[in-house]
Amino acid sequence: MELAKAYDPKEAESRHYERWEQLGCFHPEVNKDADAKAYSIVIPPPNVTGSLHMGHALQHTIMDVLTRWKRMQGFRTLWLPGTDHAGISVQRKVVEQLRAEENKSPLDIGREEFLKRCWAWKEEYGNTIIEQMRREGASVDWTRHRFTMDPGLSAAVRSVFVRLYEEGHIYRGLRIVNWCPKDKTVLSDLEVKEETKKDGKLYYLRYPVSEPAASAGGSDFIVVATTRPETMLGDTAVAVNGSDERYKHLIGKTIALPLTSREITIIADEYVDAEFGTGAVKITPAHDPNDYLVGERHGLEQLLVMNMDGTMNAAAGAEFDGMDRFKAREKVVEMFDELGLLEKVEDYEITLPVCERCKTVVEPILSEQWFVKMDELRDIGLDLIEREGVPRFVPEVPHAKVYTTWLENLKDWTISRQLWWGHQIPAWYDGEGNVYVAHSEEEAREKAGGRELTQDNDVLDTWFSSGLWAFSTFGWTGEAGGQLSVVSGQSDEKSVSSPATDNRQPTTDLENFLPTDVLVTGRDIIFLWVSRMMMLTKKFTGQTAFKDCVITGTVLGKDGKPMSKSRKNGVDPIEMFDKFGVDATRVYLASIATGADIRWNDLLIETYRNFANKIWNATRFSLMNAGPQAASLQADESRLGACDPTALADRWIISRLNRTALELNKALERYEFHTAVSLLYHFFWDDFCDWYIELSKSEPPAVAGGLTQDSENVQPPATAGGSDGSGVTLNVLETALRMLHPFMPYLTEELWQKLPGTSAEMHHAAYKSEPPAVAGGLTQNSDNVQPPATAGGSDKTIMLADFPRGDASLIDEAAEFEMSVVIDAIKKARNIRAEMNISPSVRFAVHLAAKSDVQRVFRDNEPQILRLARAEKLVISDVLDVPKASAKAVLTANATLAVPLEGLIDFAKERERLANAIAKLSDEKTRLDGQLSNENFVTRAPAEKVEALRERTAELEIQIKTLNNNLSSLSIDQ
RNA sequence: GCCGUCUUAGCUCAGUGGUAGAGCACUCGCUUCACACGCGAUAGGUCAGAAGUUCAAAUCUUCUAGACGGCACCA
Repeated sequence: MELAKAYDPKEAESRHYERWEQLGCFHPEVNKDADAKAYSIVIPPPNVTGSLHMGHALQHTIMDVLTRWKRMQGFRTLWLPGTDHAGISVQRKVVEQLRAEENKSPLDIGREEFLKRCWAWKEEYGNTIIEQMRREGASVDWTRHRFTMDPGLSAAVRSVFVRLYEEGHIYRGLRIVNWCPKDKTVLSDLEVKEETKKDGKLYYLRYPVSEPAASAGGSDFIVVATTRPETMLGDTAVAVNGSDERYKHLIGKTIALPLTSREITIIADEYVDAEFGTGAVKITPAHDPNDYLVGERHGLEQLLVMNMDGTMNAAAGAEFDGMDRFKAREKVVEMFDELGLLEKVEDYEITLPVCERCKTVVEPILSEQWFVKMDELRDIGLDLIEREGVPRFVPEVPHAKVYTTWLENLKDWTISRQLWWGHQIPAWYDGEGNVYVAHSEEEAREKAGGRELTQDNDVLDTWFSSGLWAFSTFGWTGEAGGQLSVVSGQSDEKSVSSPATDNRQPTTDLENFLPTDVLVTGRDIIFLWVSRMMMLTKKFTGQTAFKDCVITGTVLGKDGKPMSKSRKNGVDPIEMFDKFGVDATRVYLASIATGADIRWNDLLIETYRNFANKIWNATRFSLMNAGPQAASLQADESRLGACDPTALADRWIISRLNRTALELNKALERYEFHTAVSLLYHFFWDDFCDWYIELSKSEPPAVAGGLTQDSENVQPPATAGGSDGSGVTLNVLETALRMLHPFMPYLTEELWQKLPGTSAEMHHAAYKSEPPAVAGGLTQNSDNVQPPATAGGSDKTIMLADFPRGDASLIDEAAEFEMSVVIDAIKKARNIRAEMNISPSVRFAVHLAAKSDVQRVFRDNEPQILRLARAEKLVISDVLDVPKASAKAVLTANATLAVPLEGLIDFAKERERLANAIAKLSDEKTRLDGQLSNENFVTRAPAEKVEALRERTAELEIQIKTLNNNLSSLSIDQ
C-alpha cells in the first residue's frame, strides 16, 4: 500500500477519536482483568465561561500521556472530565447579556428567572473547552463527565456545609472583608490581587483638636495621613502611640471631625508606629482591617459610610450620600483645602487591592458573611504533607515549601458570595433571625419547629464545591445516614457523549478510584484548589485526594510575558493544531521541562511537525520494502542463525530499542516528559532512521517480514542475528509506534492500522479476554462501529496495545560497541569527503587498519560501510599501506582509516584538517595529563575514574602519533 | 519586609560533582530510488560575576548584579 508523501495531520485527526470512543476505549470498564490496578486522574475542571488556552493544552497533554501510558500498561484507567460553574464569571456574563438584550437587571426578572438564564447560558456555552478536548485527543471518560452543580455534587456541597457547621468550623459573622463594588460580592483573600499605582497620593489632613494644647508648643491640629480621604467620614477615633512624646498630652482629648458634626477621641494604641508618617492614624473601624481591630480593643463605634456599590451612604453626610467613592475622595480633599485643613499632598506609590477578575479596586468593608474556620482543616493539611508527604509535588522545589508555609499561616476562609448562580447556602432564618442549617428546607423547617423560613440569599464560593471534586465526582454525597450513597455512573447532567446504558461493576467509583493517582495543574490554584481538595477530601473520606501533584509551568507569549488578552500575546491552541497538527503540538508541550515556564516559539512546534513527518515517512519506507509476504507473517524459525551482515545492525537496533523503552518508562514514572520526548525523538530519528534504515538499504529487499508480538517484553523477532532486515524493521517500528502513542495518538494509530499483521490479538491481555462489550454494549451495535481505517472490520487499536517495557537482557553492549566502530568509520570517511571537497558522486577506496577483532567488524559490515561512506572498496588490514597522498583519520578502538586521493588531494587542506584534528586531541590530552599528574586526583578519585582517564590518555597518544606521522609525511612530500 | 526561582551556543531550552548538549538559525556540500517538514559535513559557549568547599564545580555553599514569582505590609 502506498502512503502519501507527507503526513497530513487533519486527515488522521478526523478519523480516530470517534472510533476510540465507540470502541469504549476511554472507559475503565474496557479493562477485563478483574485484578487490574486502578489508575485515575480527575481533571481540574475548566470554567464553563472559558475557552481552551495553552495552559489547558499543556495540562491536558500531560494527563493524556499518563492516562494512555497506564491504559496500555493494563491499568483500569480513568480520566474524569468535567466543568466548574464559575460563579462570578457566569453571573457577570448573564447580567451583561440581560442588559444588552433586554435592558434589564437581575432584580427586574427575579432570582428564579435569572437562574434559568444562567442554566441556558451554561448549556449553550458551557462545554466549549470540554468539546475542544476531543480535538486534543484527550482520552477522558465522557460518561463520567461532571459539573459542579450536578445534583449529586450539590448534595455533597450541602452535606459538607452542614457537617462543618455542626462541628463549629463554619460560622457567620461581621468582619472586614474584601468587597468588589462592581461584582457586588465579597471575595476571599486569594481572589484579591495587587496592583501597583505609581501616581498615588498621600493626603495629610489636619484634624482640629477640640481643646487646643497649650503646652509643648502643641498645635491646634493633629495631622493624619491617608490614601483614602473619603474614609475620614467614617472615622471614629485618631490613634497615636502611647509612648510618643509628641502626642502624649493629647491622649483622651477630642477632635471635632471636619465635614461632620461628630466628636472623636484621641486614643493610644500600640498598633501605631511613631516613626511612620505623622505618628497619628485616623481610625475607621468599618472600612479598614487594622482599624477594625483597634476599634474592637477600644470599643469604638463601627460607622459604615459606604454602600455596597461603592457609593457613599447617608451616614457620610447628606452632601455625600449616593456619591461615588472616588468622587467623594476629590470632594473631601477639596473641602479640606477650602477649610485650610489640607496640610499637604504627596506623590505616593501605592499598591491597591483589586478584584482578580474585573480589576476593580477592592473596598475593605464591614460585612456579615459566612466563614470557614481553618484551624482543624489546616492541621489536616499540614499533617498530610509533613507526615505522609502527600501531596508529593513535582517539581518539589519550590512548591512543597510554599504550600506548607501557606498552610501554616492560613486564615479563615470567606465562603459566602453575594451571587445567585451557585450553591445557595443551606441556611434558613426564621422571623426572629434564628438560623437553621440543614440539608434541605424540609429538614430546616423540622429543626425550626415548623416555623416559616427564608433561605440565606447568598451562594457559596465556587472553590467550596471544587474542593470536593476528588470525591464528589465519584458519587460521594454524604447523604443516606452516613452511608455512602453513590450516584449512578451516568452523569447527572446530560452527558456530553451519550451511551445508552451503563453496566457498571458493583463496586463503586469511590472505592475504585479514590485516592486518585496524580493531579496535574498550574501553580496559580495550589492554594485556591489543591490545598482545599487535599484537606476536605481527607476530612470527609479519610482518603488522600491524590498522591502526586504535578505543577506545570506557564506558557508565556513570544514577549516572555504570560499570555493575556490585554497584551494580545496569546497563542490559540486550536490555531496551532490547524497549522502543525495536534500531535506535533502535544509533543512540543510535553517536551517542556516539568514545571518550567517557556516562551512560546512556533519554530519548536515545527520541529515536532517534522518529527511526525519523519515517522510517517519511515513507516512509508518500511511498508514499501516489507515485500508482499510481510502481510502474512509468522516468525520464521528457519532464518535463525543465518549469518548475515545485517545481523549487527539488527542486534544493535534491538538493543537501542530496549534501552530506550526502559529509560522511557523510568522518565514517565518520574513525570519527566521532556526526557521521554527526547529519548523517543533521538531513538527514532537518529538510531532508527539515520542509521538502522540507512544500513538496511544496502541489503536486497527483504524476503519475508515477521511481526511477532510478545506482551511481556520488547522482544526481538526470531530473526535476531538472522537475515531478515524487514522483519526487524517492522517489529522495531511497530514497537516504536506503541512507545510514541501516548504523545502522538493520531499519527501512531493511523500508521499502526496500516502495518501488516497488527490485530486486536496484540492488545494488552487485560483488553483481550472477550469482545469489547463495554459501557452499554456499544460495540455490539454494529451500526455504531465505524469500520477501522484499514481492512477487515477489526476492532484493533494501538490504544489498547501493550506499552513496551523494555527488556534489559536484550541490551547488547557488544553490538552497541561494534556499531559505534562502524558508525565512526563511516563518519570519518564522510568527513574526509566533505573537508576535501570531494563530490558525492566520486567513489573512493577506504583503507582500514585495526586489530583482528575490529577487522572482523569491518569485514562483516563491508556492504554497509561501502554504501554509507560512498566508497568503491574497503581494504582491511593490520597496518595501513597507502600512498602518501592519502587523507587519514583515527577511529575509536585505535583503528585507522585512510582514503588515497591521488590527483584529488589538496595538500594544504589536508594538512590543515590534520592539524585541526591533532589540536583537538592534544587539548584533551593536555587536560587529562594535568589531572593524572595531580597526585591528589590519583589517590582520592575513584579508581575506575582514574583508570578510565589512563586508558583514554593512552588512546589519545596513539592517535596523535598516527596523525602526526601523516602530517609530517605530507609536509616532506610535495 | 519575608520566602523562593531563574541567568548555559545567535534564538528557544535540556543538563544537580568527573572530557559542555538538543532543536532552530548560520556556513559548506547534496535532484543518494521514505522524507527538502529531507540528507551529509562544519562552525559556534572562560555555563551572569566573585569568593569558597572538593582531587574534581554549569552542578554544592556564600556574596554581588539582573529578571521573575509567592506571601506579608502599605496611616
